[in-house]
Amino acid sequence: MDDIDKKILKRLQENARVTISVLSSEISLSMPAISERLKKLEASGVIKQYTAILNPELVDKQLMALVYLSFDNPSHGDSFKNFVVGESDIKECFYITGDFDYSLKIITQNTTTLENLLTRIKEQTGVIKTQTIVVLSSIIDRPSVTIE
Amino acid sequence: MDDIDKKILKRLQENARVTISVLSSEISLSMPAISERLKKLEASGVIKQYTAILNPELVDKQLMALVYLSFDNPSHGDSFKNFVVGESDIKECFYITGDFDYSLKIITQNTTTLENLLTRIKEQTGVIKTQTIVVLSSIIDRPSVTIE
DNA sequence: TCTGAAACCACTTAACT
DNA sequence: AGTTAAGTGGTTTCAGA
Repeated sequence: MDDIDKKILKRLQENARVTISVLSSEISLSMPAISERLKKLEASGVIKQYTAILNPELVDKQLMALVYLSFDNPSHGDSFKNFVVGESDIKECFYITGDFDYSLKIITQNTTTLENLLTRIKEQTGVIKTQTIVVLSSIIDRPSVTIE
Repeated sequence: MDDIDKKILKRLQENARVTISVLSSEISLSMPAISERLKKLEASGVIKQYTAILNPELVDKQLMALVYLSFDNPSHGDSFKNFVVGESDIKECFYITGDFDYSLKIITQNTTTLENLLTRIKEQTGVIKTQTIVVLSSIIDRPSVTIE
């Protein structure tokens, strides 16, 4: 991956719908050259996905919460993974160091939907401790990996 | 926003580079109709951004950490905001309920770059307490808001 | 707000450096 | 790995419903 690839990636991060012709004129490389590089970046897995970031307030998901939880023993990892994959309001699930085993980021409609989701989480086999933090406001929220 | 708009949004979330002609045939609506709806969704702010999600391992950012911190009093919010905006390895910054004031999600190269960033964080005026959790593995990591 | 046709522009292919 | 040029296909505009 050279500087031209990085320019392409940076521009796609800013706007994933930028056209090849715009990239071509900005980077001063022909369209077929840009197109080939892009195909390679996609095929090699450097670009995992192109996605649209939506405004939470306009799609009725106004409550963000962070949930930490511990298991009585490590053997429940697989069934817990299946559970979180199926819960679309769980946006992040990390296996972490420290007092808890997992951290979850939840984006949901309101306190009622959060309560229902927390109930389902606590029903998972092996869960022995949870802690819930409500997010009051989001100062920044950027895509995970960025090219500078 | 009706069901057709939701289909468009859902498809753009899965793949932000999907063409209008593909949307047109999938949704059974003419290309000009799709194009107009898309322009309205962009102009009204429902779609905040189109972005490319990159593979962290392939762009040399292999360490994720969660940092929690407290201030001695609430007056340092503005300068802290300026600081986090300028730190590109800080991907999320939330003002939260609970023992700490802010939570940060950091994605960086290695323990050395994490250490340097933590030093800069602790140098911010008013910071009195921090706690750092290292992420061992990511079970799921989805874009924040999704249409189902 | 939608459709269909035409004009315009972007993308891909192919031949070649 | 790159270019140019031709051909293909996607997007926008516009007239009309």
